[in-house]
Amino acid sequence: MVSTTLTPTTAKPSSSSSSSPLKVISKSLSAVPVTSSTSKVSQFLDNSSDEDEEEEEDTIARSKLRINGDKTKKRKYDNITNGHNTSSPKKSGAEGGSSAESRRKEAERLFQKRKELPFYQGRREILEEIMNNDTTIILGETGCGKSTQLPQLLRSHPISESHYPTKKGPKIVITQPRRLPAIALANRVAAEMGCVVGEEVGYSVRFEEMVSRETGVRYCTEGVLMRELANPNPSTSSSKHDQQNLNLLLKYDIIIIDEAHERTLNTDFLCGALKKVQRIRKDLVAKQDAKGKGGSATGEIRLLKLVIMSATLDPGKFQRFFQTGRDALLVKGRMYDVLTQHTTNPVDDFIEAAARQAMNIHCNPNHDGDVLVFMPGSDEIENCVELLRRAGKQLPEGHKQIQVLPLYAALPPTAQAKIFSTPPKNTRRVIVATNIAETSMTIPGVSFVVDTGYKKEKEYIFRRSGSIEQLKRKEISKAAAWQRTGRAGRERDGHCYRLFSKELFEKMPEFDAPEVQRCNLSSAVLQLIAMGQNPFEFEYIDNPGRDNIAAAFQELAGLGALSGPTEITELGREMLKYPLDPPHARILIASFENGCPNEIIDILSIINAGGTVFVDRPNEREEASNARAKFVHRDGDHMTALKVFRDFLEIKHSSSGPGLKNNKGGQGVVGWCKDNFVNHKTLNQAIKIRDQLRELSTRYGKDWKVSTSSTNGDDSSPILRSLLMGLFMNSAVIQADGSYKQTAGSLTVKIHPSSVLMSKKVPAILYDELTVTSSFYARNVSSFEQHWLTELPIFAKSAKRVAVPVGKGQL
DNA sequence: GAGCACTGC
Repeated sequence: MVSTTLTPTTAKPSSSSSSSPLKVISKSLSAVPVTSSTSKVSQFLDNSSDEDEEEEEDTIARSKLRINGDKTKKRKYDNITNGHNTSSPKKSGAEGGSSAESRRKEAERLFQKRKELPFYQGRREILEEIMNNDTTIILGETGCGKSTQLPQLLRSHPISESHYPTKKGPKIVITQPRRLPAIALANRVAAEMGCVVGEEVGYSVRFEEMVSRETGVRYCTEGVLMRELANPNPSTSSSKHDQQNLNLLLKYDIIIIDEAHERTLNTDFLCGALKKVQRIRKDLVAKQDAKGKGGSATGEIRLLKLVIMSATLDPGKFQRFFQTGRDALLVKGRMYDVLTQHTTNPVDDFIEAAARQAMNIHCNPNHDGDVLVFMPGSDEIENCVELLRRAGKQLPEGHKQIQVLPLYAALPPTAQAKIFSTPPKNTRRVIVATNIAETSMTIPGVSFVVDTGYKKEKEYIFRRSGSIEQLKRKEISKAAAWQRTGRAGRERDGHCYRLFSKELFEKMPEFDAPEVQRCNLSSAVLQLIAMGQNPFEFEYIDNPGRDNIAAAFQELAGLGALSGPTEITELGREMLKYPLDPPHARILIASFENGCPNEIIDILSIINAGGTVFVDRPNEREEASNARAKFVHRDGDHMTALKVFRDFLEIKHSSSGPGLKNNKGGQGVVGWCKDNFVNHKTLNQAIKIRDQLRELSTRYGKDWKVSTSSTNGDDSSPILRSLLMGLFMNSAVIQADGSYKQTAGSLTVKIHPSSVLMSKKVPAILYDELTVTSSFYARNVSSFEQHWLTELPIFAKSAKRVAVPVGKGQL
């Protein structure tokens, strides 16, 4: 085998050459004296005795990916962003030394580590900056401890206490893009503070909440806070602003947006909405103070402080948006050096090149540590794994062996869990992963990264006749390349091999386009309108573009959620009550009227579970199709999925006795799923969603138990009619030649071969999504009766179409 | 008769 030629590079993250002003705080680790243990929990919370370790200014100088690593000492830190290493929240308080005394001792032990964190060392300057300003932008490098330390310091450091004199201290919310880190961080911080999760420190994520009246620090997902803004809990919504209809979140004093650089849909909408909330609260406090003749902020409404925490990228964007007029604070992290190399020439077969590079690393006797290979998708991963396993078998006896592991989201949990098990002796692991390993999962033991430079991304083509989706292989951005590179330097010095040339790297975009510019905005736009905000005039960090907003408007208007550019209908408000996309929420509401919420909730739960109902196993296609045959419903994929789900639930119930939780019962379901090629993971997730939808229905006075089977026997038409109420844009009717033509557009669409309706001729179809590959394929398809279309409000009174508003200026 | 990145309420 000819090895790929790689040349070392001195390239560095773009931020180091950025012209944005940065204030660097926290000095090098090696210079920090580690003081002896304190004996009381209360002393953990710091006092002014830190004059002798005053922070000093520093500059960034990175010749490689060098982020203030201490090269001489090997330090391993608890992985707090990985849910796999964290015990379940229920357990953490209930077992394993739950006494106050043991918690105190644990907190004491953890304090020794906390003190070494760069963020902790820079605490005085950070806190003063936050206290003196409305909004603070903090750039925290990986491993600096920002997410764990800031909330604690804000709660109890004297600098903060002097600004929040009430004995309870400021109430803090800190958002995370993902669930697991939110939960893991709450657990970690509770342990550091010596308390039980749900008391002083808690979390709220979908399906799980651990908070109480005492909770002063609440970790939550961005989506939870977004929902709170748009759809405040009626019992606590006294804080709603009269004119704006905006929940002012008065119970919180400080809101921290963490991982803001990820620029999820919710990051952007939260930043915009919170900026506005902050301004309104400031005005109200001013009025309040005027009335109270200059009395201090002891009134009902208090100021809101915002802290935006991000990786060290492009601070200028946030600075401009929040108009802070000040430097962003840069807190150095704790990363090891990663030597980065590019290929001299473009690679023609990146799968083979990656496998070869991994074997080269493996065969170098000086190379220690596991290898992480980034691939665009599961197909490429399986091919690469195959190549590597074959190569592994040819290693001479006595040579260090390799263990090759694929990693992507669609993999069953047991296969994913292998990443966290220790490999056999004298074996190097080679993990071949999608960008799930870029942010969502941290793999221990990695010191080599092989980066193909590709990812897959869903692209939407917005059309008045419904959107079309396309999953495309794309080049990554420079920021993503650095993120991947960093994965080699979490535990020791590492090495990153990029399978693309330096020239190509230079041509890559600096950052990924933020989600607002490439995702369907209908859900977020509806939430904005519910908050009384005009989406065309909303302050965006990056503008989503007129067309994207207009497409969302059109979808919402079609669903009957809007009566004007900033006016939400009763129906629209109803739709916001459920954690569903607008079309799905519309389907649920229709089901209450059509007498089939029981079935529709199950169907929507499956659709939203984020996986396929059936699984494929290589070389078992015939068995799979035979197994599936017994679930097939003539009306299509939705009814078929419902049948699978109902059978699954029955097996699950019968194999675990009432009130008994034995493992044998669980295996019964697992065995059934395996025999029937059914996706266990998807259906278990569907159960959670179903339970939440049922609970919400009940809360809003709807009877979810109503079912068509109880009234109409086997008639599925109420169910299909309900589906059509949300998916009428996604419908097509059969033509003379047997092809299907869109009702809202002019495309000819085919039924995807994975559908049970493939090769069946039905008069009309509706579908969940339209994807374009070799043709336009409708996926997840059901049949319906064509004349139902004429009964739809949108077609019945088409003369009275809701006009899509014309934005003023701005866009 | 095709081919599926990743999150979240």
